[in-house]
Amino acid sequence: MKANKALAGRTAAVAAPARKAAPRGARVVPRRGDATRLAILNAAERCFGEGGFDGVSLRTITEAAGVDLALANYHFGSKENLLREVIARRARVVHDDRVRALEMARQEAGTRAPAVEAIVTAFLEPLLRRLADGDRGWRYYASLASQLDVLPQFIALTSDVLDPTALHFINALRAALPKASPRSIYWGYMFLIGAMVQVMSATGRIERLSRGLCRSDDIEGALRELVPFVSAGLRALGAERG
Amino acid sequence: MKANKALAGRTAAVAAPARKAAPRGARVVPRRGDATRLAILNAAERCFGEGGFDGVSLRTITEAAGVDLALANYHFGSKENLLREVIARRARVVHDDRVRALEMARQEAGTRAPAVEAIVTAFLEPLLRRLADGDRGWRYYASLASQLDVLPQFIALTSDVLDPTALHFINALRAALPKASPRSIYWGYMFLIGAMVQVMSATGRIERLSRGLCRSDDIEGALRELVPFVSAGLRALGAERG
DNA sequence: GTCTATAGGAGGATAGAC
DNA sequence: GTCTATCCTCCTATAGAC
Repeated sequence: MKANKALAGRTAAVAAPARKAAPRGARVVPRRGDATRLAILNAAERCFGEGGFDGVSLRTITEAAGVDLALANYHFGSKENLLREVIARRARVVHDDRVRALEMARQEAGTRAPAVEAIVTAFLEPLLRRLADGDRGWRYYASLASQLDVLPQFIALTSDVLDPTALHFINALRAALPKASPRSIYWGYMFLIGAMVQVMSATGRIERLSRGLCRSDDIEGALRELVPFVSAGLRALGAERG
Repeated sequence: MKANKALAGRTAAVAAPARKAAPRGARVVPRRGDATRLAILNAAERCFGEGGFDGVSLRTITEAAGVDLALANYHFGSKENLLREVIARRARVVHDDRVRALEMARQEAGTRAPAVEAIVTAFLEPLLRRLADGDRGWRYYASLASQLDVLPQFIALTSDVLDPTALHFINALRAALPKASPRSIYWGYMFLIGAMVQVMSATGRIERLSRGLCRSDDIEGALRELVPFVSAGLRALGAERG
């Protein structure tokens, strides 16, 4: 990103318009060029995740995808918009899973609000389990999302996609922690994100600190610590005042 | 950062050697060029913090510093080494303060190990209070440090400076939480960092989510939530097993 | 949709005069 | 120590042939 000119709120023009929703009853038939589009998307995800948005060039990405440089701009319009689509593709999936998981927790809780642990688990598992089980793309996406989370210029770019999930879970936490002030809940949600990001970024720092005892890629192990940590932290916010 | 070539573990060659320690009894007298050096350091801190390492050019930095482009390489040898010195300058101060604060907590605790809250406070306050009170440089530094924390390539660059503090506090936590497994403590430390980074990065996300109820720059308010959150989280790690 | 070719500029780093 | 001038690489984006 050269300065921050390119990152205003407006949507970048896209040379190749996104696929329209299929007409009712019609089969979605792959067009010529879809494979290229997908290859660029996957390569971008990986390169951005490993090198950061500004640290990676479209040349590097298209080479990794095995396609011509010009095709990146043809299919995505701009580097910034490519980033946007990389994020949106995965974020949609995670959002839907999280909302579904929370819905299930609500049904299990019956008339009461679901417990904090259930809410926290519904938030964390959909992404973190995919990190453990899924294709490597999820790991690159998680690393990329971690980077965007702490860069001021990119918040506007990701918030359209991430804020609805956030507000959904903040509401659930509010119901589960009636004694906590709204202020506390908002901060608590941020801390939840922060702790999760440490697992998502998988920088290898914990290997270094623990001399190999803990491993960045041991998502199950991290999750076993993360859920109790965050749940107890949130409960403490509801306990101190009120 | 073009790919990751430049970021191997070796120390970059420096055209202008760092100031030697003053001989015993000698006064440190400012040389010509020290003002330039400092101006570059301050401008780099600000630019890196706002735009990220790869998002900002040496031209932007030297223009912000009001000095000639060539002086950046003269004084710091390379862009990467400039980053290194930006980080080291502040990290030294924070490390010393944290160790001192922990030492004080130990004295207050007498023969027992200091409580978790005291350890957490000794870790968080030295940096976060400076964010609230100090010159703006601390805010830029905090934002920069947040970015480096989640970028795999930069871990090697910062770990020399940050790992000693980490291990120091991990030991203290281990003494305060004898029932927690070492594994849990390492992860707990990561979560502590993650929650803190959310405050340090100050992206404005919490303003957006809370519609202005919480503010990124309200460090005191954040600290009031952060210490109980993290302390309760850490205690939970020590409680569940054993 | 895909390619070649290139515009048009910004990037880090340095040689050499002062 | 500071400045001018420049090297050479790399960048994003696009025009136009196929």
